[in-house]
Amino acid sequence: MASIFKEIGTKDKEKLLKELEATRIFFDKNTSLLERISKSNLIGILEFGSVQIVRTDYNGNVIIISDLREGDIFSTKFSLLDNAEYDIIAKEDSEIIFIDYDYILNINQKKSIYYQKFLINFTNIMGEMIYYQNKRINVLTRKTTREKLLEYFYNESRKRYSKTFKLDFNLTELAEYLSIDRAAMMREIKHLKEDKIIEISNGKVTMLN
Amino acid sequence: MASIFKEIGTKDKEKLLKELEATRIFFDKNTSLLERISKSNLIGILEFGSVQIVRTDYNGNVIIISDLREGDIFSTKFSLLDNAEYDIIAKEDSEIIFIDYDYILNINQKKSIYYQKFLINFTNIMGEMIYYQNKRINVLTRKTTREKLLEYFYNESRKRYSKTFKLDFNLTELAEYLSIDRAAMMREIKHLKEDKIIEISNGKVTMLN
DNA sequence: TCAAAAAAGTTGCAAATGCAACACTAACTA
DNA sequence: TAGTTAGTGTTGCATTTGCAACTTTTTTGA
Repeated sequence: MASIFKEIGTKDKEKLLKELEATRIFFDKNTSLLERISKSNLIGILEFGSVQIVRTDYNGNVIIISDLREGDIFSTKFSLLDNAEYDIIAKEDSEIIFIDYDYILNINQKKSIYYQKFLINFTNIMGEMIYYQNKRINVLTRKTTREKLLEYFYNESRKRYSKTFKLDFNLTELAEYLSIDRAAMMREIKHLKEDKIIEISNGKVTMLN
Repeated sequence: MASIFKEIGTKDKEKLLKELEATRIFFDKNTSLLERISKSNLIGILEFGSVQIVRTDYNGNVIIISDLREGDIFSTKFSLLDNAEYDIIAKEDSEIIFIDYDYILNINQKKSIYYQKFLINFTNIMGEMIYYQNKRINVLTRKTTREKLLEYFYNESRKRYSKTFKLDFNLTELAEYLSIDRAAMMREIKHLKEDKIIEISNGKVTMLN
């Protein structure tokens, strides 16, 4: 698991953030980030809390595009925020560090060791983002509700090295994340239970067999 | 449009590639790359030709995961190639430069200006990859065949600054890219024509109104 | 602590989708 | 250039899905 401040001490981290002219902003639970930040070219680093990039289309359908937790990063430039359907919502009280993307790559002036580490970490995290987006695409391109659910569950199970795991989402959000109708998803979950492929209750899933 | 060799001259490019111990491999049209490369941690840069990362599931369904053209890059590590359903296919005669990812980020030894430019270009391209994956997710999370088609067509139209454009795919591939049944897609395209929303023939699409 | 809101769970039904099986046309290649 | 393969276009039908409209349960916060 890559971290953007990996191998950078607390003091160096603060020095670095000053050099990069980073700003920290606190967001209350259930508020939109978009009213308070520029959409142009920022990198956001989630210090604590959780944040979702969501799309609400013309008929009120909500889709979770990204689900971000402590340590995750996102880019305003690459997240389609110019699309009016998109919004970023703090799901909990959250603090986010914002850095201008152009500052990050302005290598010439900054030669400190911690800056070089930061740059390596940053690139590694971008690689990880690409990896998780590929995982997401791998789920979304499954044709049926059942296949989407199973692919998602298998991924979670593998990620946590356990047949039993707690879902990151409630079931309403899970449907929004998998881009399927909630009622249809509930129906399919019932079938998966009946077929003894999974157990699920109180947000805890167990893969059987 | 970011390019990984942007602002790096031909001679510097060759010097750089030697420093990074890059290898060039030529692939014949319609052959798999996987038999001839390591899946572990390579970056591939498409010098010429075109390549697709495809997934074929247990019932023979083919999905195009990525469609790569000249100048595009991909990573073996982040492309789920450990998943047996995945393959990389050269769609045309192609030449690909492979660089070990770990060499790219090994900043300390390399201080040349063209190396620094390369690193900036590399990071910018990764950002662009995240952007295009978000676009793809934005299409795949549309619920209906019609919405997927229209979202895809609008994106293409905007990308080319024109209401009329040539498709990157043939129609069979388009269905594989959008992860929908080809017959259902043909039916919906017919409806879109009847409703005078698009015109389409010989791989050329025109957005009406 | 209790009223309101959010989430879970269910069902009927219409519409959309996938599948299979075609015919036809265009594009390759021996 | 003839034969084969790949791509386009179409249809009927069974299945899946989304939608709307509910009830019940759980969570939240005034």
